[in-house]
Amino acid sequence: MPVTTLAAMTDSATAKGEQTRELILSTALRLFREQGYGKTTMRAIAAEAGVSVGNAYYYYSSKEHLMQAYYDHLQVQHREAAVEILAGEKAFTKRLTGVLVSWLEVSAPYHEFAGTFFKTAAEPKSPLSPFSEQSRPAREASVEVFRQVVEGSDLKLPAELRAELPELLWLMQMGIVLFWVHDDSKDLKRTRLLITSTVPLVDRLLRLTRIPGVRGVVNDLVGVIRALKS
Amino acid sequence: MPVTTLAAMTDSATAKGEQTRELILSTALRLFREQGYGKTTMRAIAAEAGVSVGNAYYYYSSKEHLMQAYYDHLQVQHREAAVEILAGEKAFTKRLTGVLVSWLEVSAPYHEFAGTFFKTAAEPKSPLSPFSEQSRPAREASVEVFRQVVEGSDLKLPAELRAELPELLWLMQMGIVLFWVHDDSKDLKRTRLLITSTVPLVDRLLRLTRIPGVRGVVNDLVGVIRALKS
DNA sequence: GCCAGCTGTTGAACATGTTCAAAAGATCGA
DNA sequence: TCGATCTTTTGAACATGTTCAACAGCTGGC
Repeated sequence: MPVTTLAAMTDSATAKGEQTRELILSTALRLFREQGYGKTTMRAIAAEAGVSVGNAYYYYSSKEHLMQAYYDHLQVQHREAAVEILAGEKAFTKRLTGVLVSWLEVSAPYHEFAGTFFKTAAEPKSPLSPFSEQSRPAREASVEVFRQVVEGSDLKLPAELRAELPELLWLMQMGIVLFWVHDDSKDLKRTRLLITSTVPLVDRLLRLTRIPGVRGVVNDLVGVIRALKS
Repeated sequence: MPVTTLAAMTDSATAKGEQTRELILSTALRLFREQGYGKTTMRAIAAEAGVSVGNAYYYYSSKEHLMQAYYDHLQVQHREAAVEILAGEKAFTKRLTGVLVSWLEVSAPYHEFAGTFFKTAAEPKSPLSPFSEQSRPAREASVEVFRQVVEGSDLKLPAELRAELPELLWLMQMGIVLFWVHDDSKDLKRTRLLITSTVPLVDRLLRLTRIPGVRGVVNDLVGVIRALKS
């Protein structure tokens, strides 16, 4: 069985089968976009890509793994978009908003069928779950983006909170994604509203940590999070 | 096709087919518990219940609908447990903790396969999604429990926040459920820890709304929530 | 009693994700 | 070149959720 790597997905094909692998992936993504995840059959993907069904399974051990590949792909695109935004902005709210909105832009073409992917989020056994061990690399790469959002910003925070913040922001994004999946408003207006109105609130909330009473609560919250990460 | 009601599930069987309906449901739940959702086939359920496959589909239009029935069932049990707890307790933290923990107790026998149900949470099209129009009755019944948690308590809050709080607590429970689904610690220690350490924080956070700066943020948050409920 | 129509039941057929034993190709040392 | 071994490919077979046309049973009106 061929090795699956993030690199193999971004690099151009070199090894023999990599061409086939990419052909299958791109065909699958196109069909997913055109007719949705549910309507696209493995037989259709194979036929359209000009390979046998078994061959598709040789490279992707399940239909959901094709989703996983899409997710990784999206992740990479988002990172690239984020880098650009972060390069030109210092204010925390603008950095965070920019990063969140750019995720929306990158993912827009897949909005229709994305729900099918995120439905695995709650399935503990699935390696595709964003919380699973196996998606750790992708998750950490994603958290890293938020770490940069925080680090390059003008935000002043107690060190402990600052350390946990990237993961909390990642969690916030998971929440936004869940909202997005359900959002069928024109041009994703509702999700955009969620972002643009929530981010300033988060900012204000974070700055409130100067108030002793608030700070106590937040410190305890950080403690709880640490304890639960076990 | 027979009508599906919550009442029909708690009442004893009266109409002709209701016996069959309940037989199928109880058989399914038993098999789900014994061997998990995935391993249990519709054929097995039908065979075990002594009916044909088609007959099972006559009462439950899909395997997932059997899940839905389980969920409703669980909901009812939880409400009953909650009523008892709320009768004997005035303190907000104890009321909330009690209600959340009792959900854990009620759901414990189904922990193994519950993930399969909540995986539909992110699927917008599915009528089983907790956010869908079709699960509105169950959702509202569930929110109602949290409304009682708030109303019967010693908690003093600005009216607007108090009005939104039950739904926020419901959302909190959804988060806990998501955590629970992934929790494979002994006796659900981690989820219990999550509840017992988060509830006091929520309490303290709510009481902080007396501080003007905090109050402003919270008011705006309530505004955002209202706007997004549209 | 008996027909009409509704309710309940059946199992074979279908759709589709997945597996697998076999074959075909590629690679490389002798 | 030849054979061994590894990689890639194939398509038929399988498992299982779901559908459906047919049938059976019951009920109420005449």
